[in-house]
Amino acid sequence: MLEETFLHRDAIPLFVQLASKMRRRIVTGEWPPGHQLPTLEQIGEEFGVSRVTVRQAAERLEREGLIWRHRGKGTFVHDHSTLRRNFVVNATWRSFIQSLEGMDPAVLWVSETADPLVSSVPEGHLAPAYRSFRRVHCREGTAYSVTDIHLDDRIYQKDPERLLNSAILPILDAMPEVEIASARQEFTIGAADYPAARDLGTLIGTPVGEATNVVVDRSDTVIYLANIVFRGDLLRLDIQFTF
Amino acid sequence: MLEETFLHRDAIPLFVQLASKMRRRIVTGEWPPGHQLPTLEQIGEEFGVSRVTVRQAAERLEREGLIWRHRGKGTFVHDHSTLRRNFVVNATWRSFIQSLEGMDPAVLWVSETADPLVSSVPEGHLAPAYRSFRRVHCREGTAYSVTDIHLDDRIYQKDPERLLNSAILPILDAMPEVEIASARQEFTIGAADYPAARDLGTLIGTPVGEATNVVVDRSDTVIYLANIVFRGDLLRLDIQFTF
DNA sequence: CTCAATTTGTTCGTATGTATG
DNA sequence: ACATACATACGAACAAATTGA
Repeated sequence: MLEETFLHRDAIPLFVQLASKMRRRIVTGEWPPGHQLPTLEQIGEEFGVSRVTVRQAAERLEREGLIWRHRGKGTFVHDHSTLRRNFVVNATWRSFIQSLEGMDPAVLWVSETADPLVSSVPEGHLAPAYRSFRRVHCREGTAYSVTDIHLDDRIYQKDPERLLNSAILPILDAMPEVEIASARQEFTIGAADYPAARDLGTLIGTPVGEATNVVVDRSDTVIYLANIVFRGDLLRLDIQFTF
Repeated sequence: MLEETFLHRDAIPLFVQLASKMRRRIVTGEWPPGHQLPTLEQIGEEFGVSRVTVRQAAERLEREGLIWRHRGKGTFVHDHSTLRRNFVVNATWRSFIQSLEGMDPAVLWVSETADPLVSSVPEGHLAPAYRSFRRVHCREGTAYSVTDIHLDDRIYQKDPERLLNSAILPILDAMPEVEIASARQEFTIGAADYPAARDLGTLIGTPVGEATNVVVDRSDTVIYLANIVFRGDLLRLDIQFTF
């Protein structure tokens, strides 16, 4: 469950899938601008593909203008950071909580240990320990998103049963001892890898939305961190402009 | 420019590209639930591929649960597409206008005639004629979105030069005689087809955001309608929750 | 009921593309 | 760069299910 194969032969060529994984590392900043990528051999070993396949993926990313390669030097992330476009929009916490009401989460796995699987967060500081689990959210029987959740273990212990099997944010919202200071959702666009496609009942390479959800309490602690993958074909974002 | 080939052999199998086109027609409601699709031959002729290739695309969409097929009867859109999830968020018109300031649009083509290329809109009624054009929006030399714009021709005639070569909405916003009643942007997720990939300098099948932008004036006329394709790797949506 | 037309499913041969060692 | 195995795409022919005359 933790060491999964993310690539799988199904219609989408392996090197295209690999390019998606590498693209995601670049756009999320895991491989920041100017960063030197691991060697082709190392990348190939990590994803279980041959060196030629990695080379094809790199060629693709170079054609997209995300990286540049040079014989004998290596492969580097292009300095594209200035041109990324950030849209900022607002939603009321209340309406967001309400939209989660109809949810029907199914737990796929729970980390046995309460180790903090989270490494870094852009804002706030980490809780001493997190409880981590992956769930699929359904609506009328159809999987619609898969979520990797990291919940402050002190909060998890308050009501493990309910927190594991219901939408979490409405529960947090209702807990009098939890005081939410800020919450945001960062949304990017991607393609389904093998585990996501499997859990969502869709196919590799189909469009997905990828969101990171961060909730910070009044003591500046990250109490909830979630990485969500949405089925692109079941999602519509309606931005209403106010005057 | 109007009869373009949307599929092109480049890494992503043709039947996967075709499935994307068909998926989009289903999720946008162009092919509504229960609707019978054209025959495999007709679809193949429209997109310039063989019947076997269309069949493979249909097989893919059936595996995704979007359609069902039956010998001798035909292919139909599955009914359960009603469970699409709509997120509604807000953004101020002012901040949206401001975010368009740094834009540097380049015109790719303009429709010679002022025919209304728009067929249907969900709200408001159509203007007597539209001026249509396709533009690429750049930032520091890199294409980041391509837009098909349909602008009320009466407005276009007021200042053709400027409206063709600058961001339109700030101009509309500043026109005293134009009174905007409502504006919204509908955002979905997809994969780049051949024309989009070509104009955006990316590759077929890379993730893109697809938006429809509708502006209605006080007389309930759709004065501006735009279909936008964003490069997924250059786009981030930041949803801030307010309490 | 039979027949023909329609529509999808299956198979074959060939050429090209993908993935590995 | 090469050899091998498998997938993609095409055209064409044929099989099977459905509909309506």
